[in-house]
Amino acid sequence: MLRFEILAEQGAARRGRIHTDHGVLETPGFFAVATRAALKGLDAASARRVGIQALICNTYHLELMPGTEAVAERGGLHRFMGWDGVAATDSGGFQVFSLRHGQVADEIKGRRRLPALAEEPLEAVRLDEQGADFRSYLDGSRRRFTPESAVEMQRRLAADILFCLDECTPLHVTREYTASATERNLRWARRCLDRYQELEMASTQALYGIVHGGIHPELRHRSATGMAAMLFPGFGIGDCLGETKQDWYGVVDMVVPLLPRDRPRHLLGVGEPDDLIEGALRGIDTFDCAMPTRIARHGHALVFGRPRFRLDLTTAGRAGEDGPIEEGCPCTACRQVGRAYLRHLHRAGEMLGISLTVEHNLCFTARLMERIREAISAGALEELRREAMPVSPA
RNA sequence: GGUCCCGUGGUGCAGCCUGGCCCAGCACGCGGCCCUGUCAAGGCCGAGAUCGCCGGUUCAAAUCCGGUCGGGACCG
Repeated sequence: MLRFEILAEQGAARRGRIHTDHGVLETPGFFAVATRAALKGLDAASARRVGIQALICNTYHLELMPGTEAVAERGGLHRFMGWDGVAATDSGGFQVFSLRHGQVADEIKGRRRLPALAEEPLEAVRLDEQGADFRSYLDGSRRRFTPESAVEMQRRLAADILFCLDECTPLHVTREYTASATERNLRWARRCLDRYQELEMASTQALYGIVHGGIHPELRHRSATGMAAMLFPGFGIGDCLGETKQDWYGVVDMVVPLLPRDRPRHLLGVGEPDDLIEGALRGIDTFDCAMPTRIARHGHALVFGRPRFRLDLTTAGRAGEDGPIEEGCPCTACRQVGRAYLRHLHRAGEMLGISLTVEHNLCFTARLMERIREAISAGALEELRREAMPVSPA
């Protein structure tokens, strides 16, 4: 059973706690991404040790492998993967629409435009009112997700928090397309909620509705009020958030006031350090983001004082500089080894380099969340924002 | 003394027999950029070689011929 309490507020920002059957997530809080029931490159206990309180896994990926039934037979995600903290499952909506051909994820993020998408944005996924047909990226087999089946799958996974199946619209589609998707997502949310209630899942799991509407204020308004009218224990803000940070600031600024104050708000897929602060300032309670773990695998450590908060470990230390990634960081790497060693590990392709860097980036993110929470209690979130301002490339 | 292999960017190789599609390809390395509900321990871009050297044949040679230098194998 999810219970949300607010401990302190500063403007739109609030500090609180999400209580679940598997412990507490302090908010503003961060879900580390464990798509296939694994933090890539790091064991869950190590993540916990550096302050990670919650993981988010992916229904789409787990349904394809090993199957949500298989996870259920092992007692659900927590027991299956040996995680005793808070766990969430994303519905897989994002994957259904991003894993077809090419890099539609880029398109949803506005990173590039696929001309072929302009008229028929999602042709490789057969989408109808009932649900979505797609091909497994693993074996090409045909699969079908419906709002109801997505809830059932997530019931089997048995995470503390689950999300409604939704369609994510790319940035460069017509307003009309996004409008009709927004309406359909509202209908799908209703169906998810109905199934969730029929199955009497509320005592153990919390279903979040996801606000859509792309970058269109009227559609966001429509979606937010529509979602808020349904009895979801929490809400996500998803869909295409635009091309720039200013775009999503605007979306969040207008959506948050429309959502019930007493329920948690989760901003899907956002998580650069400055984003976490900006989101918290705007009343976001939880975040999830693959970036910290992903860039770690590619040799980048999160730090303050570097452009985009990234230190390229494959080059850092080349000029003889050594020392920990970040002075005072309690992660294993910062306590035990220097940049020169990490540089060597990444260049040599040693997986230890990945593990240590993933741990550091999660530690960095968890510590930043802690600073955000303390700042809210102290009414000093604006100061933290100034302090942690991004550095422009020299 | 004789026979035979090899010599191509930083490294390892491909191309050579059947000359032109090679101002030379691949891998790794190197440099830069990228990664925000993870098909991502990944992706994109770039720098870098007058093909050991000299000469010849030819419209045209990394590719054929002669010589030469260097490395290696084997036979005596």
